[in-house]
Amino acid sequence: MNKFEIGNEIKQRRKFLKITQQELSEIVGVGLRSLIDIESGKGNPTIDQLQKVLSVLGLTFEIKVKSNE
Amino acid sequence: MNKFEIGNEIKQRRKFLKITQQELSEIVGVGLRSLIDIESGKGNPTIDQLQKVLSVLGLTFEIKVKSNE
DNA sequence: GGCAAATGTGCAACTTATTGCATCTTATTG
DNA sequence: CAATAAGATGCAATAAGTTGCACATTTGCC
Repeated sequence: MNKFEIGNEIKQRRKFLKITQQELSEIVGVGLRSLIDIESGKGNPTIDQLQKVLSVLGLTFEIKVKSNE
Repeated sequence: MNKFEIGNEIKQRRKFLKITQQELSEIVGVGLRSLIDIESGKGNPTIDQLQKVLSVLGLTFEIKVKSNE
């Protein structure tokens, strides 16, 4: 799962919850600019940033042993 | 899954592969200091940093909808 | 089409992560 | 116990992420 896929997951989830980037950025406490970069896969956020966004969206991430894709 | 748990997963996997932090840092191309911080949960690495480490260790991460824990 | 909201971009200031080095504390092994 | 390797910490310089602002582009709705 790369940064673009991560961004897409977040964008999909946000749209599912019917909130705008601006609203989400305010709720999460992350700058709008950063959120935009995260969703579009252009940024390289820290884990804290990512976790805050995922948490508010009701998402979480897990580490797994890579199986034959 | 928080930063400490992430660090532990990485440390466990590294030990399973029987390599030292220094060896892993050289293989991954990440500074030893950063790797130490990641494993101990003290750092706040970027996704790129984390991805590089996970990739070399044969690990991957997925985003999921949070279910009732 | 036209308007308004939402999303994306360039830039600069500010904050924070990354890295290497020296040093210290813990294992580990003979 | 002694010696060596592995792991951890403080610090300073460098590299990179974060943010807000102004402005451009796209999207959605009437």
